Formats: sequence, structure tokens, C-alpha cells
Amino acid sequence: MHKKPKQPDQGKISPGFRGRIWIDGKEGTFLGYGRIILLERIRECGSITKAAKSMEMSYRNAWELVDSMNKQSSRQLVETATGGSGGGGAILTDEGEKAIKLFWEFHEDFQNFLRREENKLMLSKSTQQGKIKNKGR
Amino acid sequence: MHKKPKQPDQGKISPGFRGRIWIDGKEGTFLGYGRIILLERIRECGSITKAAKSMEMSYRNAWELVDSMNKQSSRQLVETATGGSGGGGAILTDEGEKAIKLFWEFHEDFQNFLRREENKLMLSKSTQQGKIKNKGR
DNA sequence: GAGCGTAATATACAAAAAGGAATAACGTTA
DNA sequence: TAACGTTATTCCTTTTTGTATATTACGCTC
Repeated sequence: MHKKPKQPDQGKISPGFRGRIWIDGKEGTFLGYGRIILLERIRECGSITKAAKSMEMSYRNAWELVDSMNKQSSRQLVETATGGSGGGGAILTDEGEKAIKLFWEFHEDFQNFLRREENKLMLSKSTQQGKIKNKGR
Repeated sequence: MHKKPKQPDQGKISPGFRGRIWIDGKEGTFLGYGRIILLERIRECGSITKAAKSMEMSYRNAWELVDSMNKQSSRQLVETATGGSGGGGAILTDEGEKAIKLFWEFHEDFQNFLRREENKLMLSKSTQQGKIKNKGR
């Protein structure tokens, strides 16, 4: 039983370069880290209720996020059904899969960007303080 | 009289790729967008009070940010004086200047990163839907 | 020593965001 | 038709966050 993915691997270790990214839609945030985790959990769990519980998120919050994402996309990312066998449920659409993929690519690029920035800083520091052992070339 | 720089040029236009960056220190955030603007205003105004007013920030908030930055750096970014001619004031140190420069470089690189990501998406979309007019090669 | 404008700090208040709990509606299943 | 587990929605409480206000201390100027 896994829990609490909320925080991207970034924000905690300190010190260093940090950041958060998201994708905006017509009405504000469309895709963000928490939303993507939620989509993945819905895919695994088959319902918003179970997905929310699995990540210690209130159903209310989870539902609002799903609603927000669906409203901001021409095609639904999650299809829901009330009633029926098992009481209903939620499934991830192909569009939802695309969203997950899109965001993780963005996310990975960003992680690499942060690493490059830290390296850049280290280099500039060593060449600055440096000249300590300026081995000719 | 200028005001309200609070929001980076990013977060509003929508839709698209967005993000925020900051630099962490020992006790959490060390440098961020608002903090840098504050440092610049302190440099211009010569006091925390005036700097805070100029950007519609409460003195309390501004003071806490300055305190946080100073505590997390081996050298103060802002030197303050209570009493004295004019009642005191605050001046930006060389270390403060360095901080501003460091953050803006980070910020600029990040803006470029976001642009590259958007271009990347546009390209992948056009080659995907494309084949509409696949002109040879 | 009185006056000045600032830093520094504490207290109380207000607005906003987040969370919890309760309820209705829904469509299968038995 | 009764039961079930889920979606969908509302209301209220709690927590957080920010702001406004007031007070003290400070060191120069006059």
C-alpha cells in the first residue's frame, strides 16, 4: 500500500535549485503533478473514491480535479459512471493516457534542466574561486 | 509609480507550459521571485518600509523575507540600521547584488526552457497530425 | 532632551483555502 | 424492491495565510 506521492522529488532536500511546473488550460491549471498522479491511480483503481483514498486525498478534492481536467479538454480524460455494477466507477481514456505521457515528458525535461543549472553554477564557482590549480591547459 | 510585480510574467496568459522556480537554503526557500523584487526595491528605496509599500507588501512580510534571506546566507544580503539620520534604513550588500544576478540568470534560462518545451510540443503535433502534406523530406 | 522615521516585534483580526461530514441520485444485482 | 458502492453536491468547520494595528527600541538631528 503506497501513499503520499504529493511532493515531486524536488522540493525537499535543499539547498539547491527547485521548481514546479504545470500546464495551464482555459480556466487555470489543467495538468500538474498531483493531477497526473491522480490519473494514474484512477487507472489502477477504477474509481475516484479508491484512487483518492490510495493517495490520502479527499474524494471532494479528487472529484474537483477530475472535473477541472475534463472541462478543460475537448475530450474527457476520465469517464465516470454512477450506479451500475459496483456502484459505478471511473476509467482513464486514451486522452487521459496522452495527458500522462505529455506531462511526464515535460517533467523529465525539467528535472534535467534543474540538474544542468546546478552544474552550471558549480562550474562558474570553481572557475571563479579556482585559478587555485590552473593546470595550463 | 510602479506596483504589483508579484506575478512572474508566466502564470496568467494560459494555456501553455508554466512553472515557478526558486532556490532553497537551509531552512526552505532562500531566493524566489518575490524576494528578488523586494531586494531590488530595497536597493532603490533605501528602506524596508518604503520598499514594501512600493510593491504593496506589508512591512511584516517584507521584514520576514529579508530576515529569512539573511539568516540563510553566510553573508547578509541586506544590512539594516535602526535609528540614526532618517530613522535608519536598509541597504543592499554585494552579496545581495550577487543573489539578484544569480536568480535572474536562473529565471532567464527557465523562460527559455519553457519556450523550447512549447516549440517541442508544436513540432510533435504537426508531424503527428501531419502527413497531410508530407512534402518528400 | 524632544522629535523624527525607521527597524523590530507582538497581538488581534479578516480573508481565503482546505478539509470533513452528510446527503441525494444513480443503475446494476439479487 | 431492497441493497450496494459509487458519483455528484452541499454545508459547515477547521486550518492556514495574510493583513492591519500597535508598541518598543534605536540613533541621529536640532
